[in-house]
Amino acid sequence: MVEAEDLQSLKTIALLGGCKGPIWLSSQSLGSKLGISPQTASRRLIALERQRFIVRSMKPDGQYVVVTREGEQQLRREYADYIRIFNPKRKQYVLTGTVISGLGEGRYYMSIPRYREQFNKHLGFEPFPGTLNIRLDPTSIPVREEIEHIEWFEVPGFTADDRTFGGVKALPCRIRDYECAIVEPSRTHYKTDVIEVIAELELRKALNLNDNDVIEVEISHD
Amino acid sequence: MVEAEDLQSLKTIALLGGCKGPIWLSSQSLGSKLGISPQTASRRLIALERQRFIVRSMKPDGQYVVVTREGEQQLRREYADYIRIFNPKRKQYVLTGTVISGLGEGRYYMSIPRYREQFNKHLGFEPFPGTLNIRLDPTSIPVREEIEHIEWFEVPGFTADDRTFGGVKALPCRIRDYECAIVEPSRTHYKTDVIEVIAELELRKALNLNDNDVIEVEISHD
DNA sequence: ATTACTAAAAGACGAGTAA
DNA sequence: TTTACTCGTCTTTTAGTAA
Repeated sequence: MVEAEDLQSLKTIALLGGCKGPIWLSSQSLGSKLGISPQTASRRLIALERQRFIVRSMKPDGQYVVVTREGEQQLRREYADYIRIFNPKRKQYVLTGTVISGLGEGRYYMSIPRYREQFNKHLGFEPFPGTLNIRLDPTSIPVREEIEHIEWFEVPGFTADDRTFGGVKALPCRIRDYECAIVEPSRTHYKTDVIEVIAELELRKALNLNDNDVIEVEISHD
Repeated sequence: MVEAEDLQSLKTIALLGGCKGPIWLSSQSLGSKLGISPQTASRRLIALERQRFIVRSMKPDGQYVVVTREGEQQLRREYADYIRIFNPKRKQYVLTGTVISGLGEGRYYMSIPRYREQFNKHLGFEPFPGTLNIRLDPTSIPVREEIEHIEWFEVPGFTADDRTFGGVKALPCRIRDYECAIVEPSRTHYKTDVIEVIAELELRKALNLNDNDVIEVEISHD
């Protein structure tokens, strides 16, 4: 959980344009905006930098500050909360695409028992050790980007047998009548038009799917 | 300026549905959501109540909490900030209405030098000691409510000559080619369909306006 | 189970200072 | 002017307790 004061500082930087590019900012200017002393403002900036929410480059007469992707994500989470408060219409997202073959990273994760246990805890079903890969239609790409910012379940990474396993996140969804979840690595969010879906059963068999079949994935989120 | 922690607590309550109606909430449940002790959560609730952002009704096994209009306004301000961050399209609001006569409260404020000085500082012009009153078209009422939540300049109240003068807020705007500002009292926001506009000159003369003339007020806000 | 007080511990704040 | 340290103070937090 990110500190409330840090979020406040981060938001202030973003309002100054810190998400779009580096902005000049002194401790004093930030401090006066926030009603705190330059010392405290300096401490806040250091804290934000430690959490990798901002990157700074010091100059003799101040510093240039830019919000990182991680910082922006944090702000977007907050933004999503406010949207939930004021736009309580239960929003329904639909992704469309075609079934494809191919080993995604998700399949690998699902082969590891520890991840399956964790997903069981969050999703309410122990997933089948494999994923259904779907290549999204171009029209679904913006939708995918949008759902990137709503609330995913997070399965933290861990170390075992001298190997590190990265964090994975999952978003509950539905394909026809089956409860499923979209899974992807937490960290590296390289843009791709492929999603990987898990379910209790092997979806390919349960839904009698073949490559190139058109399919709809529904996500409901309030 | 509202405390960052208080805002965080208020947001959490709102997410639980506290804007829509009373919700059951114990100090412990709020505390665990926020990662703080029940004691601190209790203090936060007391603080929010003192600031009139929530109203509570105590029950033996917890309390019912609801967010007040004032609290919701606070949250909306925050929401507006995030919209500014992520939807940087420079938004243009237009209010339409007709010129009317009549002493508004704004006119009274503009007769007091101290307010004029303060406005000068914020707006960049010393306003004419009078206001142009405009009765908004019904279609502009929702727009007016929307701009209520964006950033106004605040001129704090003060006491002089054994008399208290309330706070006033102002929103820069434009009428034709004149830089102006909408003014209204900070506190009491009774809904009304009349706005009062100040400018450096007497707008009525400068624009050659008469009662019932139709007029447009533009507000640009990014 | 609650709320909310008191008091001790922890942490944050800003003045002063050096670079 | 900056940043960012130390240090004394003050605030906030939590544990303990009563109602």
